[in-house]
Amino acid sequence: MKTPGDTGFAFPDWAYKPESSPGSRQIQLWHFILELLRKEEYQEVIAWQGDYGEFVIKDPDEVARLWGARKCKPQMNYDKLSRALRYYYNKRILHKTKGKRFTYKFNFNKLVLVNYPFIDMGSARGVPQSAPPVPTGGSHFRFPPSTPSEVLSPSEDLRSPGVFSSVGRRLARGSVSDCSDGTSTNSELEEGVGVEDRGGPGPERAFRGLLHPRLSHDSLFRAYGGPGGLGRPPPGHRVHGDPLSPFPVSPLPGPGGLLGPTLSPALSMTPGSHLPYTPSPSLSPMLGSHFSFNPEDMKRYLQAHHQSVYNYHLSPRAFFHYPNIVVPQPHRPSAAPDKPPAAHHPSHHHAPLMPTHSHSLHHHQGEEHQHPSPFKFKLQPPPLGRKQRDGSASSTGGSTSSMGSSYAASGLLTNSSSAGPPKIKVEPISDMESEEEVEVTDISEEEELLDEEGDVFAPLYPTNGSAPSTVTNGALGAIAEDDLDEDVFKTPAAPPMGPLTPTLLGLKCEPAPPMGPLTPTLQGLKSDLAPPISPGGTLCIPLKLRFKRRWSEDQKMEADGEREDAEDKKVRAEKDEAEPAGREPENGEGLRKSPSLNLGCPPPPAQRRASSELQRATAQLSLENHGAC
DNA sequence: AACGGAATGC
DNA sequence: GCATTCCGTT
Repeated sequence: MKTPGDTGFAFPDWAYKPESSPGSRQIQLWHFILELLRKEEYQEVIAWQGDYGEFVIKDPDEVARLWGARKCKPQMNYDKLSRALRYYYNKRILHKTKGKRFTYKFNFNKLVLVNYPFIDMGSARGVPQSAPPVPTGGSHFRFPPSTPSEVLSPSEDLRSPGVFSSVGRRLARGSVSDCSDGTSTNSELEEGVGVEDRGGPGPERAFRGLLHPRLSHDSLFRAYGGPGGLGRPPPGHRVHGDPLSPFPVSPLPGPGGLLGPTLSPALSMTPGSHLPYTPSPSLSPMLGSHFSFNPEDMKRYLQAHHQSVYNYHLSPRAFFHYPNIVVPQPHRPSAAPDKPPAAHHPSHHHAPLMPTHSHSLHHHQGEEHQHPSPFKFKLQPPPLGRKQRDGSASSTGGSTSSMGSSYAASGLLTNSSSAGPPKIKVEPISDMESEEEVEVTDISEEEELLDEEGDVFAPLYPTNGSAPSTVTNGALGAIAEDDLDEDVFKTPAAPPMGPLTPTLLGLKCEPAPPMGPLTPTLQGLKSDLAPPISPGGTLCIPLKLRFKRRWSEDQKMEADGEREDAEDKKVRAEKDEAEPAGREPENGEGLRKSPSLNLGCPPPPAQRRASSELQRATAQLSLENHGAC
């Protein structure tokens, strides 16, 4: 809904709203928080701490004051500010770190996102070179947001002179300021260098290797000026790794990189699990101060390149569909030496990516594939709409509708009631732990599965055949996760998918069950799900079953791995309730798939180009933010 | 401290 | 749509 239909797909609102949303030109609180976090000068006030994405407000009053200044709301106080932060819970932008005062955590997964193809975990690149700084085990965030530069546009980088540097810097700097300050964007320059020191290079690198989003973060982040890095890269010197991006190396081998599309980082991976290193907050993806997503640009971009669409599928959820995508063993290969995984978090969750150990819980899936997925991607359930309450009637129109149409398309889901769009959003979820509990454990039964997941999927995949096309680009898609309900993914115009782009193919993204001609690759992927697929692409097994299996698998994994977002679960639960069966099972969260690097399709030049453009646009947008009070 | 409903403003 | 403000509850 929100997004214009032209392209067909939409991202969650917040995903793109950078600092300002169309309607409101003002900076959003989460952006502001990120700004503060990236500035050294505010370390005493607010700082990254703990898990990836976790930050603590050391001086609530000061933060409130700063925020008030920025918004020209002198009466602002922590109580009010915190209320605003709480609203993010449902949006899944943030969640509270329980037990720690003034500590919140960004859901970068969702935010960022997106599509990272995967990253070869196995390969060298993926390997983290440096240990992750993350001290605390991360609990949930798995994904480092990355930004592969290459992806975007190898050729033209943002970095290129004008764009990046100037933009990045600007962005970086001015933001925090208060009204007076804020307006002036330029103030300190420090950013380039110092700004993100905290994080240190370590994490970034690590990440980079992992993901390679097409548009994703990269674009986003870059725009913002990466962590200190933005400025740095001289135009000429671009390494693949791209300084800006958090990822040290790009996964892609060349420009094209491995995967064209990407997965979404959003998936939640448990930090421990997939990443050898966790991203440190400091480095965090968000380094750039602002994230901005320009919807318009995105759209264009996407439109231009269908691929993007495909990417969408790549998103975690998408993976679901493409079971085949396997990541080459993600075991953290290198990780071992440096960092003992244990370090991360012994705690429950690190879901072991390793296939090897996965419990044998799932028998079902056996056939599906051998590797359970190294990565887990947790699909997130659509965020609940806040309005459950009133919504009863209203149903939060947006969400529902969108889902129905878009998601349904994929066919996967929708068997049952494609017609009626289910409404997903039930309520907000908060991050609770309950999540896990809530989760259904037994997936075994079909129905159950269906119910729960159904919602999720539905949203994800459009029922209509065009599904594949619909997707959005991964990056966003990831983001979208949360909001699926809302409109995250709109159905796109669905480009007729006819020919998949190489990228896609490579990626194996293709989801739609009903697809016509799949490429071998795709088929292969599918096979994952469906055991009995005929070469022709025909699936012998009913979707449902397949899903179930998958679901089961996921669940297991999750169980192990853990709860990522409690919220998600909650959401699901809610959904269930809200929507009874009709949907297909899916797991929003549960699924985690591992993407594999196999894809080898180089992205089409055009695409890249587009991305670069996008990035630029994004950057510009971000610049716009600061207005005076 | 944290949560979240409700009303309200922009 | 995104807070801001108020406020009762946990």
